[in-house]
Amino acid sequence: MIIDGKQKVYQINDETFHCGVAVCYRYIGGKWKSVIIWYLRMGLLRFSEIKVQIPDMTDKMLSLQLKALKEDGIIKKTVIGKKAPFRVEYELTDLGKSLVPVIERINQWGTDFGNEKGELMEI
Amino acid sequence: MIIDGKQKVYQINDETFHCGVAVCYRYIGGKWKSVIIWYLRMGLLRFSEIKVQIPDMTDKMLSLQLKALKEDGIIKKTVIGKKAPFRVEYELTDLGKSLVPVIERINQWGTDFGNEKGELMEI
DNA sequence: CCGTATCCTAAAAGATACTG
DNA sequence: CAGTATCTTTTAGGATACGG
Repeated sequence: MIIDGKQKVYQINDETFHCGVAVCYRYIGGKWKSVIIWYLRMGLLRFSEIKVQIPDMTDKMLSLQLKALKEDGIIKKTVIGKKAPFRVEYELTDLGKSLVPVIERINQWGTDFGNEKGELMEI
Repeated sequence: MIIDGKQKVYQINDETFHCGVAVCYRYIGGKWKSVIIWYLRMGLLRFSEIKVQIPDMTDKMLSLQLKALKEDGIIKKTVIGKKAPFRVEYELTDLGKSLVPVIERINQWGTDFGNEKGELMEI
């Protein structure tokens, strides 16, 4: 970003970003992260419950993305039980909740566009 | 997306999306698109002017992304002059302008986060 | 049930050189 | 000035199998 003719950047944990958009992309970019946060906005969900909501994501991708979101402090993971089968619950942290209005706006644009240029179909 | 126990999707130009978030990601996903739209929000910019704003993007990436944004109807391109050197101007279409509030929200989160967890530095 | 491990492909992105 | 061409690297994502 250029302010008064000077190039400025955000420095966060050894990473450099040229504008706020790039910062946000770092945390919710990629095909799945924002969708996962979107489904967690109403509250706690189990691994399998997220899977039901996003059927075209593989177990591996869900697992990877959940791990990344946890490392970034966006979600909190709770494992219930001592032996398999486990019950594993995910929920948004305060940081994660701060992203909900952002993703709500993203979803709004997408549904508006989908309703105007496409159609909603049952499968 | 699941509505009344039924799986529903958006169908837009032979592409299928499971929720509005995925639709929006299709149009502004990736590392550069939303940043480019962000810098075009104030009005028309030349190719070289965008480059100045986003110095860590190569010519090739800028060229590719501008082409994709044009094909999606998000920006409009105008070439001025008959011979090189050309003056090429880019500006948002109405569809592109509809994305500005979305990306403003994204930028807002990023700058808030950057100011809280990182710092703004001159380079 | 909730993952991880392995292997693989495809897509995104980068480096460099070149051109109308 | 505003790109394209070519080549390479990196990252994202997918398929399948397996394990506590």
